[in-house]
Amino acid sequence: MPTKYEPKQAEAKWYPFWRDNGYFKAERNKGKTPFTIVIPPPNVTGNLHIGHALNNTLQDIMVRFKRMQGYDALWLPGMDHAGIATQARVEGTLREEGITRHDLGREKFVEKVWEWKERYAGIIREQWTKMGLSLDYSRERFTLDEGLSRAVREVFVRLYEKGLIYRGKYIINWDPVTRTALSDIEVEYKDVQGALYHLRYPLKDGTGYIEVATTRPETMLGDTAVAVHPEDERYKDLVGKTVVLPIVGREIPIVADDYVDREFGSGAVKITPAHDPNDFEIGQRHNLPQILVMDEGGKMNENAAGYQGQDRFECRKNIVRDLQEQGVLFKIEEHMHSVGHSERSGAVVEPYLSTQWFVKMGPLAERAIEAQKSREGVQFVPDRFEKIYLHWIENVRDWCISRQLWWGHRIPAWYCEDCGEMTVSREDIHECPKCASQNLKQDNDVLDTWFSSALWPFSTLGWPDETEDMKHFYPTDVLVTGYDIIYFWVARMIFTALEFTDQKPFEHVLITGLVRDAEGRKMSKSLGNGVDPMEVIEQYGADAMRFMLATGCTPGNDQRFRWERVEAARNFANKIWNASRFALMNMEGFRYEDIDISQNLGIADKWILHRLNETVKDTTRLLDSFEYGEVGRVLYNFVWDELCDWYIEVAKLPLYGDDEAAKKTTRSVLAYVLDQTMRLLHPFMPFISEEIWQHLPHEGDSLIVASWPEAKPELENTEAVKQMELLMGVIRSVRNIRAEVNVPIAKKIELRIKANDEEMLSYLESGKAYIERFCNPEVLSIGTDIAAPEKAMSAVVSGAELYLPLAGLIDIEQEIARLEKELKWLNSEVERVQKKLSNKGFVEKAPAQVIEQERAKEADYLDKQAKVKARIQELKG
RNA sequence: GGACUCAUAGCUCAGCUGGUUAGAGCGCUACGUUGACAUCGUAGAGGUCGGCGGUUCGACUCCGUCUGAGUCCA
Repeated sequence: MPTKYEPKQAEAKWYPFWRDNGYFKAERNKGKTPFTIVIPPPNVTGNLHIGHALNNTLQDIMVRFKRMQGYDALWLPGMDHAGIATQARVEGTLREEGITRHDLGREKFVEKVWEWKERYAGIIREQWTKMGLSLDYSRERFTLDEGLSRAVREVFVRLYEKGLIYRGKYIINWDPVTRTALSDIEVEYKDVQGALYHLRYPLKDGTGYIEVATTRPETMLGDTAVAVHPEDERYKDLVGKTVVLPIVGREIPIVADDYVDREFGSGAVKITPAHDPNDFEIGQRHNLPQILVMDEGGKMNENAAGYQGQDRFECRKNIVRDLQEQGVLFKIEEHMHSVGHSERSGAVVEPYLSTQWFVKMGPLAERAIEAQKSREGVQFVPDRFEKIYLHWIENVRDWCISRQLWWGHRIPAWYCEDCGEMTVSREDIHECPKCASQNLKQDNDVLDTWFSSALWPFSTLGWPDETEDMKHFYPTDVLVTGYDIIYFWVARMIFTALEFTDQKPFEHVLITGLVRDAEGRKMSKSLGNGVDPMEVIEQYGADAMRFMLATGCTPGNDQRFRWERVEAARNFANKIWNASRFALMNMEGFRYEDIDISQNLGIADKWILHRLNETVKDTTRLLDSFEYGEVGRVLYNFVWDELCDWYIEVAKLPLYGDDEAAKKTTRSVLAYVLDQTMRLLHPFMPFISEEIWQHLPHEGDSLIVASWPEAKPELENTEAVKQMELLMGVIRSVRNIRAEVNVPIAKKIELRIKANDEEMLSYLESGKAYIERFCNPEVLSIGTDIAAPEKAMSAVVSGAELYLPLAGLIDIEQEIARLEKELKWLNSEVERVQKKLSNKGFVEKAPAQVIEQERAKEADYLDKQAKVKARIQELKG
């Protein structure tokens, strides 16, 4: 074995081994409890980023853990067609060739996108491989594949038939750059420094003006009314009168509506029903005409008087100038306001009157709320995200699901060119059911990508068919995703699942934070601060990256990516490697059948087995409660601080000695502990653990399907812990003193240890070999009646006192100072504990166990205090 | 405006349902190539857990409030 762990070799070897032996494939074994996760399908737009790496690592940890525990574990992979994003990318490549999608036509263009999809799907699978994900590729799905498309149609038609999908002319969020409608949550609001323009609209009867204010003056071209509050005394007499719209010359009414805020601006507002959601509603109430003044690209249209053809922002400048010249615009104020931007293109979103398809959310939301509140709800981890979800679903508005794109699920609605009938159908139709005309045209729009993602947990398992997979694996157990898509995805999966499967789609939702850059900034293409997970794996190995990501955060919180942390994880892997290497070098010819940890155990053997047992308990408990950061710490400390720093060091004694029985015991313990430790590490670090496990004496073909360790009561041994702690205390004290007076370990010293009592004495006696090994004494005397030498360094540990008569090396004054510092600390501890114990409230109310602990501490501190005090006296005397 | 998160060692962060001598990694100091590992070992320095108030026998942990940083929603 090489002295360093080589990730690349292990990774190249084990992934194909696992995959090709079918270990990733769920059995659909009715005798086993299923454990199901469906992967959040990455977009086929490009490479996976470090956020995917985090998200996927956590899922792989769960699945590997459950698989080892004997569950029928399924982790179902798949990808998302990502409508706008993918179409935009492909259009981008076309642009480089100087053509547009319109040059190609719909069919050809969609073919191009499929080619793109195939290419990126391959890249993504390669990246999953590199990360070591145990995905069941036999069940891989794509949101646009045949089965899922069928599910989408089924859902669409059923909702339509239930009256929960409708088509209508409403104000929606329009992205003039990608020329499509957006849903509410695809709009990002940003505070922008703009202006409030104050206008005076003249009354038709020539008796004066009415003042209105707007942040978008170009929309005045589409004004069809001015509204005031019905109880506003200032305008009481004006309601019902007519104003003449400047520039356009249109005569428009002054109407009264409750919506108007009397406090804002002049208390009168211009109404543009085709370009503002609130104005739209007022317009409906007052039967106002809806006049669109822009086209789909954000340019002014034929209704825009002389501004036709101008871009909306250019028009704004010109119209401001013109209105100023006419004296209509009399004041411009600076004004901070929130402006919607397209989440995809970044364009300023235009509220735009348009015919679109919508999902009526009321009944669906109601059911979701009811389910969540009835304790049958989805468990959010951490639970604070439940509130965020509930707040959204309680205030949700109808969902605009049509998109003016070509890449996606085309809306299954056909219009008869002859009789005008619209037909919604599961199957493609070629004849109008009303007039039998063959002159049909399918709706041009496609569905919002999230419409298909919303069905992901069950559509991937075969729904709407009652497949065996659906019966066995649904509902799923855990969904892992970021807080940024709770509304987009999590919420929508929940209400669609309830509607169509009568069950929640998953038991738990584990919410992760974002992986930010080292400075805490969001990773983004424009900043160029993204970290490529493949780069991390290339440099440090997949296991190091996985360990770092999984243990670097608490659920729901962001984490910063720091290379030092990857390096630390890599060093940990190397530590594991070398500990195993040591064991294996001393295990020549030792077989699995030779392992016997039932007899002849020494203190350290019992101790490490006890500690392993505790680690098994902790790891299992923490994995079950999604506390991966804590698991990481538990395993790191066990391996590094206990197994490597102590057990292996101690094990060298028998291994390099010639007591064959002791040697066999030590080998057994090492083999056993390492075997179990590799199992515990496997979900986090699958490659190195498998590599080592295969070298170790083992039973079975692969660690990936080895059984998960279980705590064994017979390995508990608190006595051994006490003994080991005494010995470690002694050894640490001696090392400390050696460092203090600069006596290297190689130099022999005299060591006298005075045990408090017979019990401590027996502990020390049975650990004498350890003390000799680590303290390198020339003379070692242990007893209950050891006399303190006159000139010596000393230390107290719980249960014993030690002296190092280091002739000639001791500066008495310095030693007194050192002990006095120690005494000072002990005094304060004694004071603290005694204060607590003399507090009546504490003794009366605290649990007995806590009081017991405090009493034990008091005794220990008092003992040490007395000894240190006495020692100082001796030295002074 | 509403909701939430964060504030703990020089830096980045843990600390689960209140009882620990408040931890880790990196960095820092001194020493060290003893037959797993310098991607290492040994020892050490470094924190009044953001401020104030409250609940409690007991608060880093619970509640209120203020300050600062950030996120989501309107």
